[in-house]
Amino acid sequence: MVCVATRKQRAERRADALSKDRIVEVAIEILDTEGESALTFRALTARLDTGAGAIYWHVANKSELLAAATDDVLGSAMARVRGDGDPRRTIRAIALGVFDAIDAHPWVGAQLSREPWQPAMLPVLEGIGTQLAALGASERAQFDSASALLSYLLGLAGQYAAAARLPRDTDRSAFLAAVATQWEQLDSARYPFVHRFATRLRGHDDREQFLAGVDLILAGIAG
Amino acid sequence: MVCVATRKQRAERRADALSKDRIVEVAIEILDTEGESALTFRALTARLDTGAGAIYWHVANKSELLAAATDDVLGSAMARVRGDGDPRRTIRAIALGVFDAIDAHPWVGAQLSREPWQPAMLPVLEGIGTQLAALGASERAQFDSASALLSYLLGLAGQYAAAARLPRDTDRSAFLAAVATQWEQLDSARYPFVHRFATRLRGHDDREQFLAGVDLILAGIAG
DNA sequence: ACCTGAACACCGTTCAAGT
DNA sequence: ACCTGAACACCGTTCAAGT
Repeated sequence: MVCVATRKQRAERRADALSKDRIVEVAIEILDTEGESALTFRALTARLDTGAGAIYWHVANKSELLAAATDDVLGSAMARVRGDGDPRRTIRAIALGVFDAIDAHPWVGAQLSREPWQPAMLPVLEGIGTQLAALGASERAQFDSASALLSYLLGLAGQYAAAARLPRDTDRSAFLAAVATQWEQLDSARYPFVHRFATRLRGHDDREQFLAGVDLILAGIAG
Repeated sequence: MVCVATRKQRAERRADALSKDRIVEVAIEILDTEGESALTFRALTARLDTGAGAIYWHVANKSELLAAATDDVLGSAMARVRGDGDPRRTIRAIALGVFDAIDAHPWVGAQLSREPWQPAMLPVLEGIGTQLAALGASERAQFDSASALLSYLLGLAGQYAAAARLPRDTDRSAFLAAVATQWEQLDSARYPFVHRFATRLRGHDDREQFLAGVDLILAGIAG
């Protein structure tokens, strides 16, 4: 404890200026280390050593803060994606970029599935669409395929976010194993497929599984 | 006002018994008429003329309540689906059943995207899987395709839920039009595809668009 | 066994007041 | 212009106490 004097009057103004970037940065830190539910304005003010009003001066509300954080993470993930001239491979690379970002930051998945039409998705959509056009797909097919791929990505996003909302010691594969166990106890006469699905769920590789879905959609595209 | 006498002592026990079914029923009413955000325990207690504890006697928590409500709506939607012997057509019918349920009750979309692995999804998964098997797809292809279709459905669910969370006077098509307008104002050199996408977004038919995505995935299935 | 309703432990957000 | 921090208007959930 450095400041000794009894502080009866209000604290003086902070020296290092606050900024939206700084706030977003700390928000990402909290989200990554302690999870979605730990990001509260109280946690932020404590970490930033300030008051709630100071944060609201830089950021309109929590939704904007989460959107900015998501834009940050997803934006830099998209910036890392390199096309290699092959449209299908590039689409896979974009999809994997989103996948890996969500895998590393499950709260991004929550935010995307809560607010799908946010700025962070623009580079993703643009990237996918450009490749679909390069593939020679018709305007209509470009629209349909881009929509389908987007929905697929968002669906996956939600699943990751859901797994991340569980108690912190259970990771995703442990969670899936628990789901599998539960499903295996269902009446197998009524749910034969779910039974088989559960068994496969146990051993599956998330990333591989995800790519298989992307390929399935890509395979359906004429052209 | 019927009861005139000054009520100083606590109200006597209610005559008509409470039950989980009754609670779920009222919850669905609130969700349908006033939206997701209107479902609070305070609203429920007011509508059921009881205390919070009474609800907790029948239902573990809000998450269970929402799961039960979702199970109800989706369950009866699935019960209405009739197969006609053609696997692909039946899968489309199942998917449309989910779509229509979400369209009519957007909060179902929110719940599904928040908790994808809930009981309500079992009949959906089982139905899809059964048809994929009938289609002669390999075990692996059944697993991949069912997963992809599920993720696609969940992605769509999230999008509907997001649109429903907006101020109540804006319906989904008005919302999409607003998104389109916003995207059309983007730098068209940087986002050429998003521009074209926005234009199509305006005139598109949700249901048709949804089916196009299902067909795209189905088309990719070998067999 | 079932219900009552006050109380608890949180939230996001606002705002008068300070520098 | 930027920040402080108490206060407001909510939540879901708990629990001692009633019938």
